[in-house]
Formats: sequence, structure tokens, C-alpha cells
Amino acid sequence: MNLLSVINEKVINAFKACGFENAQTLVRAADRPDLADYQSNGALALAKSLHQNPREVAEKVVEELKKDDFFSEVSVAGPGFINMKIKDEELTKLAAPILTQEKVGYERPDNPKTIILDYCGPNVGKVLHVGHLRSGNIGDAVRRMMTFAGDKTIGDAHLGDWGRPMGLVLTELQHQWPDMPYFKSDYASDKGYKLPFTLKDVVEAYPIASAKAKEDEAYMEQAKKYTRELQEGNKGLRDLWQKFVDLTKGDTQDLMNQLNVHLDLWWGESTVNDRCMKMVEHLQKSGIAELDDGAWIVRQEGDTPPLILVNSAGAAMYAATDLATLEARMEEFHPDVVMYFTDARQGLHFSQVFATAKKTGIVPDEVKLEYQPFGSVNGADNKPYKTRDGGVPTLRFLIDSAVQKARAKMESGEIGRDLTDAEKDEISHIVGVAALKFMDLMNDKVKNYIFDEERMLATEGKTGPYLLYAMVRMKSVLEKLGEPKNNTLIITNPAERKLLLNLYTFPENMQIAYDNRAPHVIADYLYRLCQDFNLFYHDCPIKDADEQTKNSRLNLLKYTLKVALICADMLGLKVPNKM
RNA sequence: GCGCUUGUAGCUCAGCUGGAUAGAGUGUCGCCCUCCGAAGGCGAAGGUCGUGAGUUCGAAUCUCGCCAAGCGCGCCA
Repeated sequence: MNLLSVINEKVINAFKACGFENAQTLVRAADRPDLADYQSNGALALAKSLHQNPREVAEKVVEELKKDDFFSEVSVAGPGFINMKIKDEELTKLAAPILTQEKVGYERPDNPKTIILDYCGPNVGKVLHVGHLRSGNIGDAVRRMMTFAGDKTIGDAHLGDWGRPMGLVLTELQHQWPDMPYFKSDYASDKGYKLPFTLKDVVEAYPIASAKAKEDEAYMEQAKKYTRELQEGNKGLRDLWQKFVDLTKGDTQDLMNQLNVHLDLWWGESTVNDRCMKMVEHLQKSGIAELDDGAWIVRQEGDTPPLILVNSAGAAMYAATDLATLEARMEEFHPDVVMYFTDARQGLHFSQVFATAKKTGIVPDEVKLEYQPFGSVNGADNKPYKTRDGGVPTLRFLIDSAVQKARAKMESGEIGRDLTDAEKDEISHIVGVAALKFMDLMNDKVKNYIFDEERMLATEGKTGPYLLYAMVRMKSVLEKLGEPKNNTLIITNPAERKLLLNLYTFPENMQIAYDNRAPHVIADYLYRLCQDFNLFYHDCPIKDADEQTKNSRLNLLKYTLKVALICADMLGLKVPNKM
């Protein structure tokens, strides 16, 4: 049960009582809060299909609704809106049955699904950068939303750990550390061997290697050879490869932990290596793949260019790995939906892969494949964000910088004076990361946004720190003044009413966010909730109020905190107890 | 050339499965701490919704054309 469904039921019955059997009620929170709490646009839609005057239809329904003393006022406005105001007593009466529910009134309209979400996408040999922030952040937020809604979710990092880049890294590492045991013909084990290189060396090795390979043919041949031998299972290369894959994984894990981004699965391209070859062979034999200019391709419908499965050098392309990964996911998890969170430039690739997956039967018809593109992060010049020296900012740099600035803010302000150093460290990390994450999640994901560190860390305006501050206040007041004694609610002030009404709209907002895979809808809702709370806090003193009012306000506060924390959690924001 | 995405207040963005007076934030200007956390609150000013047509009782929203920006188009991922 939630407020929308309660009102909707009443409006449906009113329409029926007027002889309109299957009317769409189109009930929602009012666009004009000055005129109504909820509105129904059903009369407009109905009148259109019946070729009647919408106002007349609305008048009839309003007469019916007026009989219900749930409403304090029901009226027709404009071309045929039905405006409804709810009695304060009814509003407060519903608080306990709705707002104490675990999901505060959210009820999903369909059956739970199994959903695989492909996000983060780290590549071995490359540093995580601002793009991984978006992929991880958005993908994880959507995963959290779906988990809340009751779906079984699987977040997969989809590690880029295979192919030519691995051969290049192996080659360059050998050049720099030729004495490593892995390359010896009699290699058996590296037990007790201490690695001479670090993650830093690995990520530096890749660009060096690909530059060398372009100029030096022998070097390229070596890389190709290692790529092939790695795939064939050469033990030394396999062991060395595992070492630097683990370094990358560890680093990614650390960064994702810092961002509070959760991953369930670390399947890499290597995971599907064997399967990939078999799949390609099958497509070749079945005639779906055809040879063209030495490459194996799958033709697409219309003007869509063909998908390249295997290049003319015989190497599987990433479309092939993606298809093999899909095949593996189907077998292992039988998902209803698979979604990909990658930047907006890969649209063509995924439309080819999806079409091919369906055409070949790798993915059954009933399984939905969703491409969820996101825009780029731009600098003040509206071009992809760069650091001052012109480089691509690494994810670690972005996090460190945000945390450091949050800390500086704490030191310079008058706040947090009573915090210990350890507390300051912990809290500035939470605040800095929240600033970064919220800036990334607050806008529609397909759009580019402009990275502005000053603004994202500001405490005024629509920012992470503003939200955290509001929630910290809620916690703090509740802790100081204690739990309410019973769950009776009364309305004595417009700010209380506004806040309460807003709490009731959580289910609707949740549904919109879910349907559109849109964390920014939750972000926006949470922001409005915090605004309403701040007004309530300002206008409605609790401590010195009479017993009944105090109790009621504590209840309202408790409910607000509960909903706010649910939203914050869906966005992957941690909320400290003080700041 | 074909395709994808975007264009809303000075700036950053909501609203886009058709509905009322297009909303926030920021910036600008003014106001509010003897009071549970002022990292807060209140108010004012600010818009030909890129543009032109069409559909409709009604369009920021749907359709088409045009303009502008970004991106993608077989052997990288």
C-alpha cells in the first residue's frame, strides 16, 4: 500500500460510479502544490476517446469523489484536471501503515527478474580513469536500485585481461626484467620468487610496448607470439600474466571499495577464451559468419556495417569475446536482462553484438539486452576533462583530490572542531567521495557533464555534502532527543505537511527511476527530501514543543531519515554520524 | 555520405510515455543565529524551451525539415 494506490483506488471507483468502466485515472502528485496534493488527468484522456467535454466528465467524477471524506477538497480546474486535497488526519493516519514498511510503500508491478549488469570494465595494463568512475558508479547505482526493487542482480566487472595487449605487456616486462624465471624454457614454478615490478610498471609497460611494436617489427612478432602462447596455456607466461592481472584486480578492487561500488563477479575476457573459439567455429560452420577480406564477419541488416568476429590475422575481436561472454552468462545465470554500462561511443558495437546474439540464438528472444550509454565528463571548456598538464585524470587522482579538498574544507571551517584526526580522515573521505559520486549521478546519465570540483564540494546547492549534512543533522537530532514514544502524527505546520507528502511519493519516484534505469531520479528525489527536511527543521522546533507535537515531529524525522538513507544507499553514498 | 547523442534562465541542470503560471541549483541583490548542527533557512530579479512547419481542444514533450555541438562508421577495446 502507498498513498498513490489509495487515491488511485478511490478515483477508479469514482470513475466507475459515473459509468466510466476502464478509464485511465492518471493520478499523480500535483504539479501545482499550491492548488492540490494530488491530481487526476483521467477525465482529459477519457473525454478525448469518448469525444465528450472533459470538464463535464471531470465534474461528474468530482461529485462522486466529494462523497469521500478522505478529501478536504475536490475540484475541477483548467481544461479538466481533478484536483484533490487530502485531510490532514487522513494523511497522518496513513503514516504508520505506509512509512514503517520496509520498502516504504514501494510495490513492484511485475515479477522479480535476474539481471546481469556489466560495469566498471577495468583493463589490465591500463589505469582506471574518469570513464570508469561513470561506469562503476552508474552501473552500481542501478544494481542497487534493482536489488531494492527485489531483483536478483549480478554486477560483473568484465575485466579486459586478454588479447594482444597482454602479449605486449609480457614482451615489455621481459625487456625490462629479462632475468625473470617465467621466460625460461625449463620454468616450472615461481614459488618463493619475488616480483621485481609493481602495478605502476605494468601500466607504464603497455603504452611503451604499443609504441615500440608500431616501429619495431621483431618486437611486434614477439608480442604476437606471446599472445598466442598465453592463449595456448604456456605455464610461465600464464603465471606471469596471473601476477599482473592480480595487481590490476587489486588496484581496481581498492578504488571500487573507496567508491563504495560493489561487484559480484570478476569474469574477464580470459574466462571465455576456450568458449570463444568454439563459438566462432560454430558460426563459421553454420554459415552465419562469412569470410571477407581475410576476416570473419557477420553481416547485419540494413545499413549497419558488419560485425567483425575474427580479424585477418586470426585473432578474435572484442565482438567475439562479448558474444562468448553472453553465451557463458546465459548458461551460468539464465538472466532475464543483461545491461551494459559503457560510454556513449559504443552504440554501434552493441547494436551489432545484440543483433548477432539474437540471430544466432546465443541469447534467447525473451532475454532483454540493454545498452545503457553514458556521456563524457568534460572540463570547463566542454571538452573531455583533462588534468592541468593535459593528461587524462586517473580515478585515483580524482578520489584523492576530492578527499583532500574535503579535508581542507573541514580544517578551514568552523565545523568538525571536536573531531579527532582519525575521525576527520574518515569523514573527509566519505564527504569527498560523496561529492564526486553525487555529481556523477545527479544528471541524466546519457548527457555529458562538466566537472567542477569547487562546486561538487560546495555545501550549498545540489551537492553530495549538502545531502550528507542534512542526513547527519537528522541522525544527530534523533540521537539527542530520543526515539518517539508512539507513532502518532499530527500536522501543525505547512513544513510538516510538505515533508510528509514528499515522503509518500517515494514509491512513484522509485518506479520511474527503475523503469528508466535512472539514478538521477533518485538523486533528485533525495535532494528535494533534504530540502523539505531543512525547511521542517528550521520551522519546526522539536525539543521545546509540547509532548504531542514533539513526539509527532520525532516520528516525521525518523521516517524522513529512513527514506533518505534508502535513497542514499541506492546511490552508493555512505552517511557519517557527524561531519 | 550514413548513423547515434545533445541543444531549456548569465552558468550548471530537472521536466521530454502530450496538459494548468516551464522548475531547481549557482551567480547577483536583500533578509534570518539568546533557538535541537548557519556545511542551514527565507525572499527578489532572471526564460521567443536551437529554429521552422505539422498533428492536437492543448506541444519544452509527438512527427518532419533545417541549424549548432559532440561522437561513431570492418580488422583497437
